Amino acid sequence: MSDAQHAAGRPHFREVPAQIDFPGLDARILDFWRTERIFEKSLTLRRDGPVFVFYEGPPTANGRPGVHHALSRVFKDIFPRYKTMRGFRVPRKAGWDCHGLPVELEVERRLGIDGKEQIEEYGVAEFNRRCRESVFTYLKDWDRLTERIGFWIDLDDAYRTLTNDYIESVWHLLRQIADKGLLYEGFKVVPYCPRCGTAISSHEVSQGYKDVTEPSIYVRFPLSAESAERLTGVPGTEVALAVWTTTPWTLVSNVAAAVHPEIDYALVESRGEWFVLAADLVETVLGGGAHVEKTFPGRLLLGCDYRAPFGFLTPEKRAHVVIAGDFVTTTDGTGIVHIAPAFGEDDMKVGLENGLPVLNAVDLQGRFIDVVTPWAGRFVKDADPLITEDLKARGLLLGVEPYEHSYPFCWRCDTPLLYYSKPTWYIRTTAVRDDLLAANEAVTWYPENIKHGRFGDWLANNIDWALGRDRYWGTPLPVWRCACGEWHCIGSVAELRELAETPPPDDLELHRPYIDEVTLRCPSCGGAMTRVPEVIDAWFDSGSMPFAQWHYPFENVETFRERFPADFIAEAIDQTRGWFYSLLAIATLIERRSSYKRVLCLGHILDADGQKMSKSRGNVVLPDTILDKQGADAFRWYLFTVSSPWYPRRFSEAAVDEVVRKFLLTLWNTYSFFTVYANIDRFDPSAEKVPPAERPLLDRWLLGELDRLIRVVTDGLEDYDVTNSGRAIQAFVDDLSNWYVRRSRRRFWKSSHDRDKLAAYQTLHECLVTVAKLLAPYTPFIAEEIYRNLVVEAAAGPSAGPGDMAAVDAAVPAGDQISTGAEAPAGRAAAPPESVHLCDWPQADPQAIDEDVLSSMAVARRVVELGRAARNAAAVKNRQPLAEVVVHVPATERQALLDLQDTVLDELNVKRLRAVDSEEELVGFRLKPNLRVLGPRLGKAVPQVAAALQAADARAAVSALRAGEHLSIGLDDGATVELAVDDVLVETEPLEGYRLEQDGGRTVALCVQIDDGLREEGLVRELIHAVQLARKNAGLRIEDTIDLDLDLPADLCDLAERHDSLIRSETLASSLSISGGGGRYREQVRVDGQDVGIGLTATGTIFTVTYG
RNA sequence: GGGCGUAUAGCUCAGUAGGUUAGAGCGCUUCUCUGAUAAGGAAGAGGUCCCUGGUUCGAAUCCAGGUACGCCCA
Repeated sequence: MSDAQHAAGRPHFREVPAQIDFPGLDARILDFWRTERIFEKSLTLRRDGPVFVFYEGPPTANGRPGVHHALSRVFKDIFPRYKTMRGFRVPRKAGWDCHGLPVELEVERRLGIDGKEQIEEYGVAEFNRRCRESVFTYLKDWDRLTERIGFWIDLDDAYRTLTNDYIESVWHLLRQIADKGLLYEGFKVVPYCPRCGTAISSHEVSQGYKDVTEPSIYVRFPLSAESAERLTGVPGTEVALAVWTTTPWTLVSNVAAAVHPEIDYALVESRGEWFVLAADLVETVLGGGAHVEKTFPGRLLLGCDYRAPFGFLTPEKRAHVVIAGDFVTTTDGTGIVHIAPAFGEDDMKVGLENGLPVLNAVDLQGRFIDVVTPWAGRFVKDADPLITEDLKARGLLLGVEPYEHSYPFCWRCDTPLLYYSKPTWYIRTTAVRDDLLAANEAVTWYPENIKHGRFGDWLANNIDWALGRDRYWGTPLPVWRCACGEWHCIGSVAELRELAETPPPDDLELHRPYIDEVTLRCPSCGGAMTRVPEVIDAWFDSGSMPFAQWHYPFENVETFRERFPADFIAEAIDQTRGWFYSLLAIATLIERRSSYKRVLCLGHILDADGQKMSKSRGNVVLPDTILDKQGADAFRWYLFTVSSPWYPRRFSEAAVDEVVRKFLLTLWNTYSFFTVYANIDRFDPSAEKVPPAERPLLDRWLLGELDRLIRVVTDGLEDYDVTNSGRAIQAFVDDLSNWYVRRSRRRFWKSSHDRDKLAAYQTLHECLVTVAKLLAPYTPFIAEEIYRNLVVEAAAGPSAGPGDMAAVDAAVPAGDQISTGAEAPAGRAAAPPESVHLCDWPQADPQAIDEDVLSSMAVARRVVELGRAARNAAAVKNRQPLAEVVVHVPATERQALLDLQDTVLDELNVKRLRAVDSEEELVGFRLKPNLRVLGPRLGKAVPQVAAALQAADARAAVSALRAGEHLSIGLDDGATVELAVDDVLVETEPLEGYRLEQDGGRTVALCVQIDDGLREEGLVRELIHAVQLARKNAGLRIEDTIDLDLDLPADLCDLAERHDSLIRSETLASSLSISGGGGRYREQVRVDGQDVGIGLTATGTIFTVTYG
């Protein structure tokens, strides 16, 4: 280093500080990507490559993006980036989900209106106009997050589910479904929000369940005299069915009572009254005093009739009878279930089966109709207490009991939902259930268990898709109906124009209310057809995106064909029955196969306490908090590596901090180290390569590890595993920094410029560049920084005259990798790709992996670890050299140990390594049974054997066993057990005079005796260390030279003189005096308990040529 | 209420044909190293492997039942 002649030339690298501001780095890289249009170039570069299809599941931009959105966006990003580097063309079209109830509710909130009546009053046209605006309220936030997190997707060409083109494609899909006879209007009981005035889809209902405690009531249904007599055999006895319900308001619409035909029921007398109820529930309902007269199976009750609890509605058919219902249980209630077909799915089913009438006393706003005079116009839930009072007054109330259950509320407006019989449009997905299951078979799920678990079960139990929504802001259901009963599903705008009675305007807006004004001529009766009022479930919109994003089939037929199905999609787990289902269902209905081949299901993000993040809890972490502080790479790396993507993650800033310190800073510092030293030495990356085979073992080890890493990461990403592959990169970087660089420091620092030093620079450079490429999909920012500085800028910079290391400057092939991308056959003439994201993915070269070297290093590192433990246990400072370390390793590792003994000696600061054949030279023994072997063989006799082994003469037994002899052990039952060497585990104890550590068949004994010579060496090192600290404190640069003046106690003076040259070369001191008092910078320290004065004056640097 | 998933150190997570002393990182304590590092090294404290029962010579691991949390469905 002090050789000034070697300092010629210019540095090749931009020197990077050890301190790094990651958000600042992000900004610079984003700017570079933007101005150089790197994303676009990554697409054009691969224009001839095979296509890898990614679908963006469209978010709604009417809310701010949160951490969970950042999560899915980085997982959506990493695989397309990886595939691009593998040579694929990966078009990435963004998308926005624009319709749906949440949008309407937000607008209602802003307008301060509430409910459908007020919307109509306000005007549907204006209301929908506001919805259209509202959808993109936070578009800028979304765009910003998307860019900031490094998610490369084409936002300028995003599909939007609200455009006429998109709607027309959706119509076309519905028309095909209708043509197959799978679109129908059905009458089913659906969860219904009386405030929003719409049926709620099952996806939506599930978001609103809450545990509530409500009064449940027990009611008397008095049997008719004939029925009572049939049961009791005694005329004139009054008997009542005991009926239980949690929804008293439905009693007004009661038509029947259901019993389970096989369950036992009891005729009971309690306090002078007679009841019928399930035998098992008598005591629960009536208490201990009840007298059971007799029991009988429920089927004997069938056909009994009773007096209706209310008479406001008159059934047009026979009603108020006991019917059979398989769904009846005795879990709670009375075992007799009140049936109101208008308000329950089971109720409707048994009602139809038994030919019962449907009574409905409730209007669409959830209020009692006029004939229910006492409570007309009142919201049914609010009427419950009044109804209870009324029943009580009429002697029909048996009891009231609070009941805790989960009840659905409207997920946005929080109104309790009613189950309500309503006509709605359905897609008969049950007709294609087998196709759905078959399509799912072809999908690869991550994690796998979703496929036949949650998702597969859902498909197997598929129910028809309730498509209609009685709302305003959505894709209008393209069904027109005539008074004559004829209906028709329109499949295109052209068809609409063709069938319209009066031609609609050219710029017809396909949303309500404009579309509603279009009337068609009925093909069957010639009358006017008007559109049904419903809009469709927004899930149908988003599930249509494979088709509708291209306005298929009206345009882009080829593009659609090329980009269907998707190779990969990723969303959070809650989409299993949302987007994952709607995509699959629509594609199956239309194409009979899935629209995605692979799907990654992400887990949710929870707060630091494992609680769901929600506004109401106030525990939401905004992505900006992390991005502004720790940067995008830290955020991404955390999400990728903390745990499997499908597990829920507890998220906190502190957790991200750990990632920064542990990984990013380690990488950064290694990179920074490289630039500093490579520039000092004017390392030229284009210099002729030292062939790997000729590099030192340490280099070959690292290159082998690098190749192994390439293999692991590639295999991992091919299997959509970012977690383990990411962790492998982290482990490599840790090795790179804390073993390779640390072990190589001397090589970088030494003054001579030989092939060893060149090899070290080349090895480190190659590894950093390759790691940058491997990291590019994970942490695209830091990867870009490292790559650009070490490759692009280094190549572009003035590659000054013959650098000392550039012995040969002819073009040298950089490698034999076949390039599918921008990397021209290397050589000085061909410029490298300007961005790491335009590079080809590194190829593993299995030839480069020398397993022997890798395992040798593993042995050496293990021995070093044991030696360090021994040294620490002995409390001998590392700076104090020791004479000897004695090592025993298995014979197979012996050569490895000897090959790397210099490394071991240097790490442990020991003079001599002695390898011994047998650990017996170092230890005493203890014996234990090898349970893995003896357990199956001896069973219960194992404890006896263990005891016998403990009592045996261990040393003798070990030599006998190792000589191949057997050990005989007598058992209590007189049998004898023969033990061979593999049947016994041998533990060891330390020997005197040495500090001993051992593990897994390896033993390291460190001699801790220190003679005068060793002591003196230790003192010199202490002294040098003190001077180095002083240099640092004085603010000198590594390459600065000094005059050194020491003020030493007498015994250290001799020492300093004897080791003058060592001290000077280590501290870059041109001169060393022991006068004391000299030096521009002065410091007092203590060495070995004595006062030492250090004075130093900077004299220059090891360079003679300065550069700017 | 049903289905799926999760439960291991204070925290974040590993842990497979069931095996002896259950690991790593972070945090904590002590010591140590260092002219790249916000680092590194060693030791220590810290565990009811959610609970109960079962299978087994032996269970974090397999089985059954429960509990808690999350998601999905009701």
